[in-house]
Amino acid sequence: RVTWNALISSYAQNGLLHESMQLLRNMKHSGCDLDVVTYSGIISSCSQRELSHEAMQVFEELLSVGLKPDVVAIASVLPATSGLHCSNYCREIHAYCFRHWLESDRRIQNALVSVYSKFGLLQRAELVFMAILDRDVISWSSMVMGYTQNDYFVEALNTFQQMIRARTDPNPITITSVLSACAGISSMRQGKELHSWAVKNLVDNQSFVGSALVDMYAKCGRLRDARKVFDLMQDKN
RNA sequence: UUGGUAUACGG
Repeated sequence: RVTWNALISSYAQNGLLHESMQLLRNMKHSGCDLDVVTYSGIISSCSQRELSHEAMQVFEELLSVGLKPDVVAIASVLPATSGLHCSNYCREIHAYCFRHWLESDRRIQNALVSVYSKFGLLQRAELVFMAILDRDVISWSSMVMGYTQNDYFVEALNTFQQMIRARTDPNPITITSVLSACAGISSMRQGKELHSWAVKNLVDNQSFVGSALVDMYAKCGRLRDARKVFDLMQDKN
């Protein structure tokens, strides 16, 4: 079974989804019992490729054969609920987590913060976020991103400050969200600080950081600075 | 040698 699972996952991870589905059928025919790991691997691959529909289908199949979804299956299917705009399904899963004592797993909490934010259910995102005991960079980034996505730019910047005070190091993804917030309220001062951070941490020429910087300067009305960043960008896409 | 959460800008 482990061999089957390894094979199926690696096919799925390399984008050979149909092949991995075929393997799944072969596995069933060979009389091998599928376990939750088999399903979780496929769900996670579908989700990462934004194949929400497929992710959801495999999740439903997992349930229909009477297996208990684990942390990985749940954390992976949550993004698919947002891709399919099924906020009710998301809340059902959240309720399931409470019934099965999974609601305090940080990986699930992080996914919930992000997914509730995408649904615009910011209060729910905040509740989940506040309940996280040991917030990691992803917890903080998800909350900052949630505020930014919903145009709560000041809250995004405040949360970022809290993150720094909590001595959690931001990563380039955090920075792009905060830059979006700066762009949203045309806050050059904080934007420039973030630019310095990016230069110091050698991520200023990563294309998605560069794009966020260009956007920030442009929305602050600093077209010349935007142009300067643009010209220095290494791999423009 | 099996699965793990957040991903910028524009359209």
